[in-house]
Amino acid sequence: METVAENQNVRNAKKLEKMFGHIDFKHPPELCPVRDVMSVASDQWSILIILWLGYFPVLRFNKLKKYVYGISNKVLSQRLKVLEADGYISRKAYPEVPIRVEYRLTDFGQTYVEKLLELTEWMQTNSPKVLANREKYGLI
Amino acid sequence: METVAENQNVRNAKKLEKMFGHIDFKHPPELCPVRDVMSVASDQWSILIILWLGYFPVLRFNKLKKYVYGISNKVLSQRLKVLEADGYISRKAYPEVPIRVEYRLTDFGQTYVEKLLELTEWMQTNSPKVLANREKYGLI
DNA sequence: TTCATTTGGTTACTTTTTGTAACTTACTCT
DNA sequence: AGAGTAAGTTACAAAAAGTAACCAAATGAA
Repeated sequence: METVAENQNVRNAKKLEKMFGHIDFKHPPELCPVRDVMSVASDQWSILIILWLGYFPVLRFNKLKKYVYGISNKVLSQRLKVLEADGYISRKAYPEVPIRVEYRLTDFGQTYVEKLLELTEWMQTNSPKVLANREKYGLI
Repeated sequence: METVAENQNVRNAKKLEKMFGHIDFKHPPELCPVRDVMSVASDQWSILIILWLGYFPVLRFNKLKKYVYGISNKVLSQRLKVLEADGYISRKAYPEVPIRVEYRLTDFGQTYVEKLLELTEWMQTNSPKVLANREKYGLI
């Protein structure tokens, strides 16, 4: 791959290499764990599920469905499975009738929700700019 | 909506309210700018496009396509449009033949790429854990 | 002159992913 | 006997994404 130094001035290139050089989003997905892992963790439904489980330490399926407004049973169930497989959340089923299932963040999930919260705060702060821009763009 | 204090012990609830209370991911999408804006900005292709434009300050369509490995013309073109509409990137076309088009981050996009870089570093650090977990889960 | 090449897309068509809504299981309560 | 309940699953429809061919308009080569 061509380096940034070939396209930009050298001073800037050094800074960019320091910021980006060690991060591995630069490979095809099958060779790139970052892309692979991120595509699950930054999915829009995954984000909401994890945020809600950060807010309410324990949630059952139907509560999650209520809070993650708009999600379908099917997708919620799918996402919960992959989030569990990836280690963000845990699932505990109690063999009562009707069955009771509790979802919560793992310790690992807790570290992720902190990152997500930062991202979400950024979105909260900046969404007015984005909406204003979108509006303006629509008129052009 | 029910508050966290009704479900959890009060000490923890205060902390959670402080962290989450002011953030607005709790509404249906049509009422929730955060969900709306985030669904564009945290899309897997959007993330890669923005990261690459953080790394190479100027990129043309076909370079982007090469670097954002696996993206199709169609989706690249769509994403560039919405990212431009939302104010993250700018598009400048030079009426040469064949046409030359330059994409770069806006100042606003620059502030976002910094957030994304943090997220990406987290993914880089933690992807081994996720992959290991996934492996283990597969056996169960 | 005719033909291939170039960039930044678009278009038509196929495949995959999502959304919708009805259904299931197994036990309890009326 | 029939209704209700929690946590899903299933079949079918709709939307999104992937694929690959195509386009314009000029340049350079044959």
